[in-house]
Amino acid sequence: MSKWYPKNGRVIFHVDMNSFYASVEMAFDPSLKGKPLAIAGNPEERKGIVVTSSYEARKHGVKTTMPLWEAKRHCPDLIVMRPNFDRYRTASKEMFKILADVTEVIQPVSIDEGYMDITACESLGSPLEIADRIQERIAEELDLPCSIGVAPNKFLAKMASDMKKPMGITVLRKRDLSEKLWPLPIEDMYGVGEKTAEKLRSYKIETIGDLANYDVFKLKQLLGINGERLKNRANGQDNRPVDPDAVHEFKSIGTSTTLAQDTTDDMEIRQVLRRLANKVAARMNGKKVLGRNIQLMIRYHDWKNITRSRQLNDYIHTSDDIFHIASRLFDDHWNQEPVRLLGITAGDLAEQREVTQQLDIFNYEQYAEKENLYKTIDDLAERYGKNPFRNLSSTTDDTHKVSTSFQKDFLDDYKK
DNA sequence: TCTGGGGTCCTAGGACCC
DNA sequence: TCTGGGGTCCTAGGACCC
Repeated sequence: MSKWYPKNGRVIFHVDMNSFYASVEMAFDPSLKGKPLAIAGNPEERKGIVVTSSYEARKHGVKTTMPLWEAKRHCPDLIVMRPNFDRYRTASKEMFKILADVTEVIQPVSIDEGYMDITACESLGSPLEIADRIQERIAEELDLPCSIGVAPNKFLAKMASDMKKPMGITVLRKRDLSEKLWPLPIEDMYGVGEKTAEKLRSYKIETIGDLANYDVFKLKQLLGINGERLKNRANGQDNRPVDPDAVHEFKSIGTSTTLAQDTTDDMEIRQVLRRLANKVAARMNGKKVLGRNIQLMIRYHDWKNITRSRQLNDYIHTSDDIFHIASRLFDDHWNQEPVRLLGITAGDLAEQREVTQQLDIFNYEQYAEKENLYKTIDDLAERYGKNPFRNLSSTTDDTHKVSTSFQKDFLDDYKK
């Protein structure tokens, strides 16, 4: 077995579960094995699209996001199941536990895939031996198939895991690029979707190799900063680290729902918004975060989407607050046309305990008075050499917020 | 019988400040 | 009189991924 631990390079895995939801259902009920299976929503509620399908179904032309009626036309024997998300989450946790036996440097990117940095795992064997063991354990202990890409960075590992499915292990080194990566059509590249592929083709860029060798200035003109990045990736350059913390750093929490029928009924819309607000609030509380931005999304009958958002002075988290702001946004921006989908997303998130500390500072002046500390903003400015409140907005009760950068120093002092 | 739901990142314009 | 240039924040939309 070939040893491959470059002196000054990394060894990155991308582990990708194969048709995950369908495979979990097959592990749960082995009588489904070898049959064409699709996981899909309820067609009665206009949610009947294929989320995942087994390889047997794919052979008949069933594809992800295909409407169910079309999938059944391709594959009349198709077995259709509703998603059991709890089941998938459980399986996912077990899978990541197996990865965690190899290294702590794991970055989950979704329920069914993740990156690992095994550069420091030399004592555990060669990369191929490690990949083999992971794949074997996931297959034996969870009865689930996966593919693993082995490469010097995340982009190449991701492309590699896609090359052999199901149950593949693919090594993609820098020296393999011209043979293994460059011949692929441009739309197969991670980060190139329909629109970008269209633009690139208009420049006669048909393969990843064409992109790798194209003039960088022209690419930047065409695609902005992304043009340069894509070219670098096509040349096998990607220095993004595997970041185990990324998964905890949520930027937004949102939920949306397609209505069973388009509607203009105010009562119904209000009820839906209430439900969405409840769900967002529950998930925020579960993650112990507050939000300072609320965004409403409306999809109209003709699939035209609008988003309207409001940035707030204070962090919120209750269902009532979220509902009122979303409701207000709806009133201000709805064009009276039939609505197909509604969504609410909370953004500009912060952890509860950090904001609680910030709230303490609201009372700073009272506190300072009692303890006979620096009593005014000017006193603070003198002490810190600048006005610490310069970025602050005043709130309704005329107290003040302290900017985040300043917060830590100040709190340390405050606690003394 | 059209076309889900969860996210991230980027762009671009306008307001506002210095 | 008639005008710059940088920086940040906010808002809206779009591309992309699973």
